[in-house]
Amino acid sequence: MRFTQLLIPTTKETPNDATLASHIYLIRGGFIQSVGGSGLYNFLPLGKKVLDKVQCVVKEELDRAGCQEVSLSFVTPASLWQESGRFEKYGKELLRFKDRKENDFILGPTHEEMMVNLVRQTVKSYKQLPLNLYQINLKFRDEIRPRFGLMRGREFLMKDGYSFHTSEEDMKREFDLMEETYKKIFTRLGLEFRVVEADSGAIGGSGSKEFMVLADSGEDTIVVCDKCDYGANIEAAVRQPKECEVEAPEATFARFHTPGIKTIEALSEYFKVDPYYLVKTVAKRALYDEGKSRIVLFALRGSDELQEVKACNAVDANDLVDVSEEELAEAGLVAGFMGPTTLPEGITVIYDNELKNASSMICGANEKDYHLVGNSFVGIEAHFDDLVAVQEGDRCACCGGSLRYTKGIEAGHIFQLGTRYSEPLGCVFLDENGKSVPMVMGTYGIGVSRLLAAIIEQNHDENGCIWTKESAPFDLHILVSNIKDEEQLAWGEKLYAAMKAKGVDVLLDDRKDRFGAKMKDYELLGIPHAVVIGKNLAEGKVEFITRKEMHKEEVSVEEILSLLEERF
RNA sequence: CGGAGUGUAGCGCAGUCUGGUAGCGCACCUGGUUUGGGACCAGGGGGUCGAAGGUUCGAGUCCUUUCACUCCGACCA
Repeated sequence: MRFTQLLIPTTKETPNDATLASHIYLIRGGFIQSVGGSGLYNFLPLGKKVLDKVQCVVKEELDRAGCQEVSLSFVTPASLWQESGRFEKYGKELLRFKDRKENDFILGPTHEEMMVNLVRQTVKSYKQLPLNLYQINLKFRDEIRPRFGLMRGREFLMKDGYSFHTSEEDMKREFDLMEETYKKIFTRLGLEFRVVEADSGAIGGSGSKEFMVLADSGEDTIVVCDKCDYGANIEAAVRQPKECEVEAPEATFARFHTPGIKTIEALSEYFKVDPYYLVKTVAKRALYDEGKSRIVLFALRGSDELQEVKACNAVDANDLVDVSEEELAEAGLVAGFMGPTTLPEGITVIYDNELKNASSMICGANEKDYHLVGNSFVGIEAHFDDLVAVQEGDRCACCGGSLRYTKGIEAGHIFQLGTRYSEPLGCVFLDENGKSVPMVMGTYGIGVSRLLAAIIEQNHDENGCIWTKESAPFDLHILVSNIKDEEQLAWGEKLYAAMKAKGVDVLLDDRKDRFGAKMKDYELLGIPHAVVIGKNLAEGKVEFITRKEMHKEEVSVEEILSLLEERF
């Protein structure tokens, strides 16, 4: 393509709401255009080309792994979501609306229901299984706070795949195959990534893994081990039980006056004990279907932090929200002096697993200005669960190595679903014995538009994008320095025609602008290689540039064609 | 949902306190000069000043209402 014929509205100025490199360069390079600044974006020709390239890699690898592509309706009747129970449960991110006949509809944020519906209508026998169907289609999630450009938009392009099996084992086989397939996809796209254990979230189901593109700007915190290849999202990370070098304080059970001592820090100071021997009691309101809710207390060691997603799972709630002091008072609780023993009527408490063998613990007395010392939880009958957020320096549960945090962008997520959807939605098949059995499912997602942002987050410099080989909008960028110099132009045209004839996707910058402007745009657009035809043509030389290192190589005009032929 | 802020040309902003002809930079169009690191000169086009209502002879500016967007937070009792 010729630059003069392409719509590439590059700008010098940075949009004022953009802070992330990917956001800035995708806008400045004219890849995408913000729509009303509300997490919606138009893809301009260059952005669309990149999107297609990424999509193509995804499609090729999936097809190679035996998946079949379909395309599901974006607008979904609410009745399907009511059947699965998610119409209520999904929360405000689900955009609900009515058509002219007052029927309820939603814009699909994910398509389990729709795909299950498709399969239950067409698959009846074990002979038709297994099946892995996918689509690359729009999704809409009405995010609380869309930001960071394509990283967290409300409308986005996603590849979502669903597999259907006759047994758990077969589903696990497919799950492993998808893990391998995803690794191939991310590797081909030139990304540095890590596969980590994850929480299953609103999708439900058991085992799940996330594909994290490593980047400091990532929104997810992932826990990795220094020694082994353990990696997990902070929401799902586990560790060896923590130990404390300091001896437990000797104490028999007693009630202590602790006026105004409200925080773990103050308490630790007051009793001169390590926070390890204090009980942190966190109150949350757990929200359930049909507007039901209840106050729940979570008890953990004072040296630990509550991991909210784990806590939410422990009480099987849709969400956890904070509780105001007034609400606490109504429930008979006092902020700053709460504890898991001596509870008022109707309050449930969940203990962290690491309190199972704890004794000599200090906790709130549920009475203003009083704490209890010498508490023991050994052998008590109670609801124990994993509630703690793994911290840096904790011990790896697999090998004992030291755990540390790193940041990642969630680019892919695969789930073992089981019969979470097939059962309520009646997605069944007849087995060899003619018995009706629910299909076992897996589901697999890749954030395709987010991948564009992830690629740039990992591959950019202070001047712009650096696309990887398989994601680049063009293979080669030919820059004619001075279009009015007939010889330069003639060589540019000649190279352009020759490369096009070879099937290389090449961009010819034939604009009337000066050299500097064109060079800046080249760096901004970030096509992997460029040929500059300029001043040195008088000595029979042109320049071959590699974008990544901005490495410039002088080549004689006679040799440039053969050099390019080698490269492409 | 809580806090803060912003809505004026495609983008970035000034003008609002103290009411009186709608401005600047970038981008765009025309002509000319320039061509190795985002050029220069001259001319030009483009605005229901977020929306609705009110005060006034007169509102971008003052008052009321409303909508949208951005940023920070939504976590340890």
